[in-house]
Amino acid sequence: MSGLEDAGAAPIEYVAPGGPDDGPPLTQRVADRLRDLIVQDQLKPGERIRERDLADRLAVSRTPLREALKILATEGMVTLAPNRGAVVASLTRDEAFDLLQVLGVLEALAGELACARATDAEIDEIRALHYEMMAAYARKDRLEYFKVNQRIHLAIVAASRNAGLAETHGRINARLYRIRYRSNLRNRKWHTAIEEHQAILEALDRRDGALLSTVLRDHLGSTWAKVSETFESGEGRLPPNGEGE
Amino acid sequence: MSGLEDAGAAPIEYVAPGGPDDGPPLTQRVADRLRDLIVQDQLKPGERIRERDLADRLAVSRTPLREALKILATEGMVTLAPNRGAVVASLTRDEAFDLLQVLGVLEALAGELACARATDAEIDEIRALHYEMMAAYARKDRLEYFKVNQRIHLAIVAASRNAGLAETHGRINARLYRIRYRSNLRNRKWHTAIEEHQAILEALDRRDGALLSTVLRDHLGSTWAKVSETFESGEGRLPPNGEGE
DNA sequence: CATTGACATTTGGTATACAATCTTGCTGCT
DNA sequence: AGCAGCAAGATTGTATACCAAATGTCAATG
Repeated sequence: MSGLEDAGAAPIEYVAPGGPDDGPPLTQRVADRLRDLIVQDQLKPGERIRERDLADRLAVSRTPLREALKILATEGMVTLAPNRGAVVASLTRDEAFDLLQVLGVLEALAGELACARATDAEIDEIRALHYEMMAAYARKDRLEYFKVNQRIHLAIVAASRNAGLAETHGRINARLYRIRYRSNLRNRKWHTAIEEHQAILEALDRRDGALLSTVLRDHLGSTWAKVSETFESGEGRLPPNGEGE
Repeated sequence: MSGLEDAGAAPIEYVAPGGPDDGPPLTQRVADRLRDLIVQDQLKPGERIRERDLADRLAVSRTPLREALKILATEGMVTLAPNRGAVVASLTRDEAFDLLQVLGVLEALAGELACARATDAEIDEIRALHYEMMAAYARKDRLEYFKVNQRIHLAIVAASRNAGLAETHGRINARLYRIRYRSNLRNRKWHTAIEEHQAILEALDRRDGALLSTVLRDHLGSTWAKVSETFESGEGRLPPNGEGE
């Protein structure tokens, strides 16, 4: 869930400079790496992926790369066109809206459960994150704000203690990550998000599940308003060619 | 989304007896076939999958099979243990409960959207399915009942016109399919499900989104009651060995 | 009876081959 | 000049062979 801030830092580089064997299987590491590259916008929506190229750049053979691509395709991060390989997935305005709605009910459920099952320590930590976020807001540090914001929502989902929910939420969140990031950089209604987050913290504090549930869902609703602007302004629509911008 | 009724019909047989090239890529067909085998309980939870064996039985090489397994693992249908290959996923009682909760909110959203966006024709079709289901109930034909029941829920999700929602719902539904099927065969509170379905149809008929939403979510709640029984009776717990029963 | 260690299996990954298909660019025609 | 059609080259899909590392087995051993 790393940010986009270091986009362009390294060209692409290989997956694991390390030794011959370690940690998780190579396929998994390749998939993780690619997911990052996509989320960080180093692989741009619409961009075609040539297997041998990428395999070389990642310093792995075609086999694990192809397996990784199947995984990403299942996650919706890339699209597979038979005999024409993989393309980085791009979201239309409608698809983004649909996914945000789904994310909304998932977070609503997470909030409800979190109120019932979170430990006090977890709530304290979320409160801490909340203040960190306020600090970033005060400094107008949009990047930091965005990252802490993500961590808060993730923490709520984690506190729901529902692994299946967390997994599903994570999937959809990843698909939306990029456009939310971009929208975050330019949206003008920043303060409304702050107010909503205040409400989120309060509801959680009171362990008012029903309230937190609706607050979270509405929150994602206004997220849509912001993301939507981004689409209005012509971003995210993929040029016939495919190069992001 | 085929049923379990023909379990045991064919041993496993190959994927596509057909010609040299057709339709979708082999990997995809293999994944579909395996998903069916798992959902139909021909590959039982806990059962270990040996690549070469399965590849031979499906008459494909290891390559597409391995790719298919990555896909199924991403979908949660199998579990990948590094260096020990794939195992058909089995759900604990808690995992099933968690997933049912997620499915609940997804269907709730689907219901809400469906009330707003379904065409009259779609609602008519759902009503028709409802009566088909009643017919199966009258005949005490549990298999037919189950299948039509699934079709109804699927139709509601489809009527929501939210592709991302449909996809997510389908994934989770597939993971729960097997245990729901089993629970359906033996549950004793059949009539409550019927009453709930009556309510579902009414809410949809009135296009009362809020109502349909809560009815659907509660419906999945009582589904849990039934599925839960199955777990009580010792089913679904995987013996240390792994062979289902 | 627990440990150890050699041996067989199996998976993870690479390399290679080849057919089918897609792309691209050229040729020749109008 | 513009375009149809075709041929060469590139890319994907699938099959194989092979090897190293990890796991499982099982008998000999202390």
